[in-house]
Amino acid sequence: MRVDQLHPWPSTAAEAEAVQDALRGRVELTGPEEFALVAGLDVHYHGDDEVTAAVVVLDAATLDVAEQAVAHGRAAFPYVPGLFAFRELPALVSALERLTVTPDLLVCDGYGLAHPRGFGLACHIGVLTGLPSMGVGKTPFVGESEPPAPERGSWTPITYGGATVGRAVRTRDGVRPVYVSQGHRISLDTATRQALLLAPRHRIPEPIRRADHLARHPPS
DNA sequence: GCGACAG
DNA sequence: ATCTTGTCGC
Repeated sequence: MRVDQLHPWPSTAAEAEAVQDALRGRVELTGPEEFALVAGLDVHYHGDDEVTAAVVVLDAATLDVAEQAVAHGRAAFPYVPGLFAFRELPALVSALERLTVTPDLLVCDGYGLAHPRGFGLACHIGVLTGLPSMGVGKTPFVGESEPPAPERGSWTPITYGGATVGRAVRTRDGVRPVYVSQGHRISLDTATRQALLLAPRHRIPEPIRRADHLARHPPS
């Protein structure tokens, strides 16, 4: 698939925050409810600043792999909480550009709306591609949430500044929840439903698990 | 002031 | 993210 021009790349934290503030208004919080091709994205770090980005596209109906791609590069920004997306975005976009199919949903490792400025990685990549996107985080980062009931499928809201920005979702009985938030062109109900549909067996949704594996063990 | 802080 | 063994459970 093709991804349009990123934007002037920030060299300081202030510039990066300005990019987030400029793009935040483009996020749409409603969209399709079902997706035929779902892509998981993840990045693996080696050495100092070397990264391998992986994208794995699954057939949503069977969870079989439809296509996958990797791209090697360098972390494009220092790690600063809240500016995490700037580290991984260029490598992820390179990997997406190597796909011959266009996914219907991007599932990111990290947050979307649940972010100090309401514009985490999932929102950012959704706006750049124009595709529906959502974030699945493994640890609570922003906002407050009560633990959901222990049964798979239960969830509680994540609130930040009085607003609901995501949900803590239990994808496995008795296992700590994942933290789901909207990226772009998706409702919170749909994102929650997708997180559960895509994680029938493990805590982490299958597209992200596959992408994590591919980034750690790229071919040749 | 210090630690914590998506990955 | 990464540095790191064994162990319990499905």
